Amino acid sequence: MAKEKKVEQITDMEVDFAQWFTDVCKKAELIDYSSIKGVFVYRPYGYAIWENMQRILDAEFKKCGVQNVYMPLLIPESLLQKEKDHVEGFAPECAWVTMGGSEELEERYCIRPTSETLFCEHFHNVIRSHRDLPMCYNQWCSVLRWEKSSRPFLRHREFLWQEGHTMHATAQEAEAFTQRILNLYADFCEDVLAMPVTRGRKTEKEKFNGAEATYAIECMMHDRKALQAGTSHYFGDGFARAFDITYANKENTLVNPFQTSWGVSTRLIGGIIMTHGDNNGLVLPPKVAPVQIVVVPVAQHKPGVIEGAQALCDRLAAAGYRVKIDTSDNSLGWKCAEYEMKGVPLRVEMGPRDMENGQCVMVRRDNGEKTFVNLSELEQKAGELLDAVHDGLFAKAKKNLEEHTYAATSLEEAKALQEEHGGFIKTMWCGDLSCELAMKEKAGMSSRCIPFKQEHLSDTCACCGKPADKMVIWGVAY
RNA sequence: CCGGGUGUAGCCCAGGGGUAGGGCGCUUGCCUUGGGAGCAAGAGGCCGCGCGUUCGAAUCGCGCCACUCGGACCA
Repeated sequence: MAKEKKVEQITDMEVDFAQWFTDVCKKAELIDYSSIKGVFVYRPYGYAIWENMQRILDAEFKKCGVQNVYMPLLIPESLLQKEKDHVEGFAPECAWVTMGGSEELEERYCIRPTSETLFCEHFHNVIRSHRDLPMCYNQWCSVLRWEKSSRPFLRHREFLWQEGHTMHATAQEAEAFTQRILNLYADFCEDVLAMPVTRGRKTEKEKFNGAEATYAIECMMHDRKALQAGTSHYFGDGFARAFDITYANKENTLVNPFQTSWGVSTRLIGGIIMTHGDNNGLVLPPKVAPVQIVVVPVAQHKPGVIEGAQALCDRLAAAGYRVKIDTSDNSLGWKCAEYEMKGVPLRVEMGPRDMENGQCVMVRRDNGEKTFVNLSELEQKAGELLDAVHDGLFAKAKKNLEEHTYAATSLEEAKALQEEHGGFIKTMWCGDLSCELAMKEKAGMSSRCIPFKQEHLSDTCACCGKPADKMVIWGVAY
């Protein structure tokens, strides 16, 4: 079937990818701009995607023994300053509250850019015994970072996220928990969002301020730029020492616990858009789509059609699908284009001919494939096709990732590959910061991660030629 | 934060010191429905905000704000 352009309002991604992205965010009614730069309104359709992510992730966190809490919005400056690396990292983008009513405050309060310090203060107060550990908390909230440039979903000044903070008796347990969460994130991206990820460790330069180790999942967008989709940090006992968090172990000695923190944000929605979207608009992975199936009556003025379509809708809803029916006066073409633009994974058409034949037509959003479905197997086929859409999206994204990951043995080669193809360039690296800076300076790429799945590409660092045993993935990042 | 572009109806845009324009959308009615139909009537505006210049500013000047593209920064 010919794939002609149906929605003129959306710029083709080949013409201008950034404009395409903005068009999709606005036309699919995910987001609206507010009067403050970088601060966005999440519209119902966009927020519903986040709610679905929250529901699924929250259940997974709880399987790991995590409890939800809610911390204050404001951080006193003195509290923020207790961990030196941490404050250095965040101070440049903090927003401050300096007035209470008409009175100047004695101490200014930072609006949380992240809540490590608040959690640490609380952990200091409540952790007493080894019996209190592990203590695994999470909060769903928004944070504020005064970014200089902003884009919907990808970089907000205020954004929604979850931040998990856990305390453990041993370094091994904390380190294992850090990786467990990273894998949870990776599985979520792949199995729920149909976004293939690369798992790895961040370099010293790229790791979280105050962490001993930062692990991340990196995704490749349609324009072959990299998106950091989630991070999980191992803190050792650094914060515990800085905040004097201690507990009495079994030998009745006061010792510091070991800590983790981890988060994903509404940036994942940006990832979905740029991983699965096409020139007709958004394409949503079925497991988080606010509407999984839209029922469209065809020639709905003819007797019985609306009733027939409504019956389909009712059956699908009863089977547990998120389904909606559109009986508005808009033309069939309008409805098809509208739900394509909004990324609804499956469209079910019901018209007079279908009524006669005891069937309906199911159309996949990812590839436009139409299937005639006998009404006796409606629910089953809907499920199969939604699964097929998920698998189709994942396969397409995986292909993009694999086809645009290249190996290089020199900086020049890496630069040439990036300029010609974009994507991920993997090279060996000696571990020196100067080489990382050189790659940024000369090839415009930052290190994305040191993948867990290492390969031996050569014996020497692509930048300086010294012996190297680590493989790094480089890319242009959002 | 630096450089380029843009702000006029919900959206896209024309105009250019003297009564505010078009297309799409919206409302109402008729008609129509297997890929954004058609006809008719209607509603909708401090021309981004502020300060200047002027008899008079949407239009000229200055400042600010926002959006956008590129760069720097990005926990």
